[in-house]
Amino acid sequence: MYLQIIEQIRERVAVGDWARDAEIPSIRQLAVALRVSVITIKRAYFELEREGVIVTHHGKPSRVAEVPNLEKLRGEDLDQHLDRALHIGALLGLSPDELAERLERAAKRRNDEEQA
Amino acid sequence: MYLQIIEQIRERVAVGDWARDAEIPSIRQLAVALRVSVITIKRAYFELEREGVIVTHHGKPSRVAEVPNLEKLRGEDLDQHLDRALHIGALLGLSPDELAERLERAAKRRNDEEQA
Amino acid sequence: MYLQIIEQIRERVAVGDWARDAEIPSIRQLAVALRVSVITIKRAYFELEREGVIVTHHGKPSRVAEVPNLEKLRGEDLDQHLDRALHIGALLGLSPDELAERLERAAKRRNDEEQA
Amino acid sequence: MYLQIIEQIRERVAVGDWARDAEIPSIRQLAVALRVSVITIKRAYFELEREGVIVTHHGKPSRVAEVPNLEKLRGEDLDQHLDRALHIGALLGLSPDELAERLERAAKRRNDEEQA
DNA sequence: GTGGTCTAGACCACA
DNA sequence: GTGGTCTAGACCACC
Repeated sequence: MYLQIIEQIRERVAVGDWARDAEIPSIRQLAVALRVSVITIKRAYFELEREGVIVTHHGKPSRVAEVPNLEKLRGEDLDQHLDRALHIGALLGLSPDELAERLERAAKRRNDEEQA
Repeated sequence: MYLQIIEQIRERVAVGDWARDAEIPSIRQLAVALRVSVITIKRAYFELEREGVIVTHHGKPSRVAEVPNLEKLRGEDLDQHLDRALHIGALLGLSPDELAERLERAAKRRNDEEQA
Repeated sequence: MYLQIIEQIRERVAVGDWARDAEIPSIRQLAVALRVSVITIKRAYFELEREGVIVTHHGKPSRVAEVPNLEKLRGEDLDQHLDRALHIGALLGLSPDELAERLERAAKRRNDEEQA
Repeated sequence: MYLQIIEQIRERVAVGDWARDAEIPSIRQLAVALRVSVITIKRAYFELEREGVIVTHHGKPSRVAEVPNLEKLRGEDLDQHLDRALHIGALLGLSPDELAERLERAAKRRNDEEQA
């Protein structure tokens, strides 16, 4: 339950959706947006603070931690995506080379989009 | 054990042995055939449903999901992960080569784990 | 997994967030937004179409069903919220009268906000 | 059976018998004390964790969640549901009285189910 | 020591 | 008949 929420928030921070030191939604806002109980979000924020990903202060809005292990977090997130890609690649019977090639094509696509 | 069963079923669906939208053996039938507990098959079916490979409906027999082009969907899923990996890689300032290398290392890690 | 997504979409339609006959996010958009696999969303949309909540056409964007059992859907959703309220009320040891009073206060609050 | 256990634990926490952030019996201890399987207690603890009542951490002993004012959070959760009920009620064109009546009927339904 | 997972079978709910 | 849930105990992983 709250593990999924933690996962999502961690991803957003890693991906840069939520920049460091930026304010993040209040517990109540998130609860409404995700349509889950306030208690569940509270639990997730508590864990994320333990991990050093976010900081909370009484009364003041929660923020993404100033100098957290962002690099490390991103590295883990990156490896997770690569790992899942490998998993699906295996399901599709792709060879490592084919996968690497697919990665290259994806990179090219991104480049083209940025140019446009 | 249930992982092996999942693998086998995935294979049968991929190969076309079990056609799309076709009924598949009930959990009890399979349990008897494979000489394992009903629960073990149930666990496998549950995972396969999460993956979108099969569909269960309570009183009715389970079926292979009739998603058109399961492979195509998986391909999109794969590209999604690669794309996010590229995004995070960019944030970390990794060059395409470094990312490819990281993918290789991840693949090696997976291989080692399977061997163990 | 996809059950939660179905639940959320049903709620959004019931609540009027997504109006009838309005276009709804594409499978891929939702997959990215919710950070889940494309396959999972596909499965959810499939079920929702079976329920008559949404309609999908090849190539064209999916839409909220024209004249679905919206009334019925809303009724069920309403009762679900009331039921959960009763559940939590019981946990808090509130009497039925106290709960009814709390409902009244909430109604008053809504009214005041609308006036403002 | 595990529902009864959940109920009992909730009661103990609510009453203050088990203080916030205090360690609680291990699943094995409780299993022996209540003469049920470890699994049954595990199931109960799992549900209680989902609700935000307790916290588990793998190798470490489980604790009562140190959420400040669990009651307050529950109250907010309750008001959230009432608010949504009001929203949908408005969409359905229900008068406040009709909504209150519907709440009463829902309460009656719950009561009947408990009796059964 | 702790909690977590896997396999198991009996019983229940739905069709 | 079907799939779904509950209780069970052995074994594993973490601390």
